[in-house]
Amino acid sequence: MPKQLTEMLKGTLEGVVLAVLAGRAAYGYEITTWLREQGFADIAEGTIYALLLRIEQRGLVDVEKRPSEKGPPRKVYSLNAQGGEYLDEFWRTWAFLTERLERLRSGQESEHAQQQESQGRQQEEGI
Amino acid sequence: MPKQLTEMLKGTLEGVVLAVLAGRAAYGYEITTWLREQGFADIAEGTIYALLLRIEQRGLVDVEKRPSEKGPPRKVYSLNAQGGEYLDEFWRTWAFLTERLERLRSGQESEHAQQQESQGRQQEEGI
DNA sequence: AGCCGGTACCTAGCGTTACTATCTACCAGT
DNA sequence: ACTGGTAGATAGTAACGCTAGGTACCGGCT
Repeated sequence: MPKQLTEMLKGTLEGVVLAVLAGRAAYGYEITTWLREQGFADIAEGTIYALLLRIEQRGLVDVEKRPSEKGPPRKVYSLNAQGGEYLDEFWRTWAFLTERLERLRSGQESEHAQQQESQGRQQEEGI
Repeated sequence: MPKQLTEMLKGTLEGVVLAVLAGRAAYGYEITTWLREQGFADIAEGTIYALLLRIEQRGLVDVEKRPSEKGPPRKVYSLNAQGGEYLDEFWRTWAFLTERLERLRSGQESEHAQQQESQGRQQEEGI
């Protein structure tokens, strides 16, 4: 995994997991394998477990322990109300970032119109 | 600034600065104020200077010292070939992440079609 | 002269995050 | 008895952005 992705995942991986849990309740091992299927080839298992403990201690998820047919009991996480709000906030922040980045990327190919100073530019709200 | 953005910036801020430098040579103070105008309301000055030192030591940028009319001399950074490659890699990684996130977000509103296991799903290359 | 604000750069210490590596535990098949 | 898959946890490390300062140069004001 390129180091760039590792750094980019900081902050977003949490949102990813919360988004998964918004869709359906799940346990750590399940989430890890699902992420691998989604192309996040080698996200460390330990990372997910640590993340789940974090969001549990912050009260963003509810936990239920369920026995497994083939292994130790599972800790099934589900998003609660507070986690839902936090996830909404995450998506807003993510949208903010992607807008800025998209503008940067598209503004890079066509190089012009930037010597006329910073006037007349629509100034969106900052965060 | 929400803490979420702080974490998300890890990894991406570097790409942002490199992208700016790909457009035109610039110095730290200039980049900081420009970022503020772009909506990154309160990115710490120190963060930018530390970041510039980092990418300088990695050989991604060339540096030229130029006197300023109203202050200490400026350190003007410009992207070099190696930095260009690194920036390309950054955009690829960014595209990878945004694709996965976009899929997650849009898949959340319409909740269905995910109980039919992970077969027949086009498996894109992971990173 | 003294002071302040703007310009311009730098640094030490801190908190948060993901990764590495390793450990425990349960069960099925060989 | 051993291996492999399932399931969870943790100590230590590296990287990054932030906080909170500091230095230095210059012009205008009192």
